[in-house]
Amino acid sequence: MLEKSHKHVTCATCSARKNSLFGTYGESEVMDLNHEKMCNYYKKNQPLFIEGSFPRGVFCLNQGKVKVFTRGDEGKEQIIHIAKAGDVIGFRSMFSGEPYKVSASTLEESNICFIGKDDFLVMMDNNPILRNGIIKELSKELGDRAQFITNMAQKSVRERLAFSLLILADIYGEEEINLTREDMANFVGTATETLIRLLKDFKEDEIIEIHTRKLLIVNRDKLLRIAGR
Amino acid sequence: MLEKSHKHVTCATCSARKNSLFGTYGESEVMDLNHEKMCNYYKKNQPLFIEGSFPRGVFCLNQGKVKVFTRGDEGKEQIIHIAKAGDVIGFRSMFSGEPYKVSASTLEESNICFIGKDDFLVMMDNNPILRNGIIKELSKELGDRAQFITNMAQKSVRERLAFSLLILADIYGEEEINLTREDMANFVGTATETLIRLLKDFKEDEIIEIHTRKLLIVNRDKLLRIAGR
DNA sequence: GTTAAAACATGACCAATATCAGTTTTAACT
DNA sequence: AGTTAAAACTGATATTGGTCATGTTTTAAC
Repeated sequence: MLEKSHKHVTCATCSARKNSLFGTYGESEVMDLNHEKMCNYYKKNQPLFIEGSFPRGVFCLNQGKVKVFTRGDEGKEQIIHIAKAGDVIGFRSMFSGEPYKVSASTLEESNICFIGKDDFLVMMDNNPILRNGIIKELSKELGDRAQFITNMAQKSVRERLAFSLLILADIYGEEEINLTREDMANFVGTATETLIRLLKDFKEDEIIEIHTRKLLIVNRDKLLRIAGR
Repeated sequence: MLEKSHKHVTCATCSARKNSLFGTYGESEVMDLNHEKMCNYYKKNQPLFIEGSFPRGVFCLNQGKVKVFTRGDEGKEQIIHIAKAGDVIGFRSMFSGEPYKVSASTLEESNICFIGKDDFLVMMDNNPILRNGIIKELSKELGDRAQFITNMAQKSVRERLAFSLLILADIYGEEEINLTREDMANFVGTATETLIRLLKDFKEDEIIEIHTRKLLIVNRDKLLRIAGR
């Protein structure tokens, strides 16, 4: 269970900060950042922002996981990205001037800080390192999404699942992968039933272990082979 | 036929510049830009850069069209984007520090200018408007690609074709859409044969006119309805 | 602890679309 | 202009993966 008060989260001691956009911050910058941010506890399945609305700031994950997704015509979610501790999300549409093209909500209970739009933009103006970090981040994601598109267009569901599991393993690190079958299907881009059947196959092939909701990869090499490059 | 010499292309008179990243440039900035750029004539199907290599600068399209694509495991192209006059391409991986994740080559004969990496980065450092324009551009594309992914995952080929034709109509403007069936299929994300059959359907439904290679949209509303939101 | 609601799982079926194997048309090159 | 290669097109067939229907297990709420 997470600490429900936000009072204990300070940027100076935030372990997620090290590998975040603010990882290079010096002492005084961290103090400023800490002063500007507001931290909140979110329970599972709480929205951070919703497609179509306008951004008021950015979110910085101290702890927890967040799915970033769009909804297709029939309301089905397509998960574009899963953010973990240290990730900063929601800045894209702040720059493009458009409303959010994606929604975001927590996948588990999380501590998430919020930095107001104006504060964030001022920080960006004054800090070339932050600015370049953001440009780099945007560029990197753009490249990832080109591959995502190609995978969707050309790989089979089985291949995409293998690919997705490898990505999820990175995101979950030491922890077991913990997603509902529906969320996983919406990440892979398939029907829930198909996903379940394929997971069963992978389990029988001793590629993964399934512990009810949680999932462990036991043969990464096989997954790599199935996923293709 | 295009003018084959690059000598006649200068940034000051470049009509494509107005709605490019350099659209807001003042007189002296345009002179600098003109001094730094090198213009070249490309014939059809000439590569600008290739996936896996490292960027040496950016390309600015004076005239022509360029496809930006990745190759899947079996070498099949997936077209991610089609650039037109005024578009600047190839800057993504310059910022991310990674090799190109995509390739680019001309779809028709084109005049394309090149600006070296160092020159471009200096320009960015000195020009907040250019910088913000780039950040905006990266952000906008990131949003577009989220939708692209969702379309791939959830729309039928027929719906995606309708969607793609609307995008192509924007890119080609007054001109007729002029792509090989294979390129169009690689943009929609389907087999060439399937694309051909669907084009035939659309033609019979009087949604498009086909003039051998070239293609004209005659009922935009129907396309909108098929494409979904 | 009980109960209701999600989430998970499985089977049967079928539609969409890929693949393969051609033929015809168009464009490019000498 | 004639030749050749590439592109466009067509038909037959195979198959992936989505949908629907239904049952079971797990989780969450009271």
